[in-house]
Amino acid sequence: MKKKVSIKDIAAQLNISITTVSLILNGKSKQVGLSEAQTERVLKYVEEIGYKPNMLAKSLRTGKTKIICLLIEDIADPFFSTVAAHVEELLNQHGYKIIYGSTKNQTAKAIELIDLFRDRHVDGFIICPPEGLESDITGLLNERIPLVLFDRYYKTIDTDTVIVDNLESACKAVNYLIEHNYKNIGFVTLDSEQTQMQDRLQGYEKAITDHGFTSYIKKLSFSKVNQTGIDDIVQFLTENPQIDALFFGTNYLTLKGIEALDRLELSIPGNMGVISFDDHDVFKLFKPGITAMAQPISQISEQMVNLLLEQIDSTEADRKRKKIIVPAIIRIRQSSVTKTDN
Amino acid sequence: MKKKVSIKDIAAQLNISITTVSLILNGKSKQVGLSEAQTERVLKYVEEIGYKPNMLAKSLRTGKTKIICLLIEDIADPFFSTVAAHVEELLNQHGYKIIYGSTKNQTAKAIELIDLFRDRHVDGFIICPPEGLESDITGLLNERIPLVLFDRYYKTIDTDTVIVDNLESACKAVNYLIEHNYKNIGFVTLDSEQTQMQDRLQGYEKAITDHGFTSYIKKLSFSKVNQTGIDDIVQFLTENPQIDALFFGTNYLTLKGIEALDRLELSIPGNMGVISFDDHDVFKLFKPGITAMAQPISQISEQMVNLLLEQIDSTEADRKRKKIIVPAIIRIRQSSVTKTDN
DNA sequence: GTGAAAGCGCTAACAG
DNA sequence: CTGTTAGCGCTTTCAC
Repeated sequence: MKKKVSIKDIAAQLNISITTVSLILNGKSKQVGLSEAQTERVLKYVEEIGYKPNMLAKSLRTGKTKIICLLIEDIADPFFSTVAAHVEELLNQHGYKIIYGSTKNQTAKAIELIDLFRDRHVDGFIICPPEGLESDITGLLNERIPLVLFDRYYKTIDTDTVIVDNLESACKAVNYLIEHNYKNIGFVTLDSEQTQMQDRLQGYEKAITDHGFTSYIKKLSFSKVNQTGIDDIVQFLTENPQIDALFFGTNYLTLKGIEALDRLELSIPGNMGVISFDDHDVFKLFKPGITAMAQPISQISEQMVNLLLEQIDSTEADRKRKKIIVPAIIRIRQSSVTKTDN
Repeated sequence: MKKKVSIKDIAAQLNISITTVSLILNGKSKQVGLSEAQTERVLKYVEEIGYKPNMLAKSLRTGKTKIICLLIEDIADPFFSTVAAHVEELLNQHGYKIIYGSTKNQTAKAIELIDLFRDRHVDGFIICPPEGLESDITGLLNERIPLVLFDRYYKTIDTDTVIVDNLESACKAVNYLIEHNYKNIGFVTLDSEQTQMQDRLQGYEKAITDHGFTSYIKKLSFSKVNQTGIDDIVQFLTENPQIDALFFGTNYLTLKGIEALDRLELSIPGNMGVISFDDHDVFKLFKPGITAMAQPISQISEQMVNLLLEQIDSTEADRKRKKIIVPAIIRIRQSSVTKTDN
């Protein structure tokens, strides 16, 4: 168990001051005008003994940790874990590490996590916020902690935000079904006040209204999707047998829907056209493949990282906050082929 | 932007010493014999102003960070992200946060991450190690840093380890196919020296040999699975048209395999029986459902966390290292139903 | 019972 | 150009 060497040991060993070592280690030797020889010598020695600075001490002193907190709904969800993978990759390139937390979309859990990571002095937050976090987000903003929201946002707070054009995309998805001869299109979504779900709902309603169709909406409770989701959808379809296509508000709802259709022995797309908001790795492997409005994850991740780094690097006190809306992409598969009238 | 209050401010405000505050905050007032009244007063004030200790300073002083590093192959992989979710949940209950890194199964990346997190003084590591990390792992061991390996291990190093019984499970899976009348069973795996893949291979070979069958083995390069995996499997099947069932070494290989079978227009299980090592959320939604040897993730996670906490809490210098092997579970679906001879 | 003071390892004024 | 020094916020020994 080799003892940890500190900057002090190095200074002692080399018969120079701590400052000199610190300066050289931080690449300020040029800037301050230290001699080449000295710099070389220190760097060489440091390399030799494999010295690693104590990040804790550094952070305590500088107030910077080079850690970013990514707060998502659930790391086991493919959308979020893919976002996490992208963000990690991008931030690594800039010398940041990421620490993440799963909120399970619960306000209390999210608050706890934000507090915790703020206490740990993370240099910034990327947050997919559950409902009711307005005051905590405002708190972070007031403390001038770099912050980006994504997937959804608060209409009442001005934050840097990255989202997809939920309304447009939902509308397009439903229009796609309509163009392919589906006439009674149901929307399975969450009972949620969050902007992304509200916008998707509005997109659905717009498309339906534009064509003078009837809307069929089923809102599931987020926390109960895993318990009763399938039953709820089965019931919805049983009560509305005229429905000939379903648009799902998220990919996990689509998965539940597929199970529900299985149970009802309804075939896709023969008995029921299907489009999912959010793609999923495996939708292309289903038979039939499931058509999806895909969120361009790499684009979203890039934008978030850019906004965050911009804030970190920004010196101006009143940098204008930016909202970035990226377009979703429709991935057409067989679950939404033209309906043949019978 | 409210200024951060420190223990010093509290002491000043209350006209007592820093020590007293610190002692009380750490619950040592009883132990040291501080007056009830004093204790109450401080606790109340601290609560009132919402004081939060600076974890960095605390960590610098104590050497403990209450952070555990979880090193996995890829956070976007459903197996690993589910492990991450479980481990996070369990460690949270013990006051630990987790910071993770994706190694992409690359030695260099893993070494870099280990160094990085060690520099950040994490209190322990849970690692799914890529090949060639022996010396780094030994380094951690020598520094007495708590450490658990999972999914695979090094035969040459004595570490706490949690794995599934890869050999037995693979053997069982293949036997299941054999019992259901499949006679020419191919094994699609990775070209990897890692223990888990070696053991699965041996399990396959044992089952095949036991029945005097012929083995058909296709090893794909891990790094090229996403590029050429499908083509490779297509070629394998084209070259060995007698194969009537496939056993896949991991769930993502299974996904590639399904695409390959699609492309060859071979139906499951009519033309090809299928079993996957590792389950996947969506295997039950495929038509037909894909039979899988599932790793019991919650059990694995629990065991890992237990072993890690044991090490953290252990005082004895030479605690015996433990290897835990949990049984995998076969989830039978339609992809492996009895083959009807024709 | 409570407080003063040292020090964890590092950075950055400030001096010389 | 280089060294001295004062903290960052906290824990903990030792003294009163």
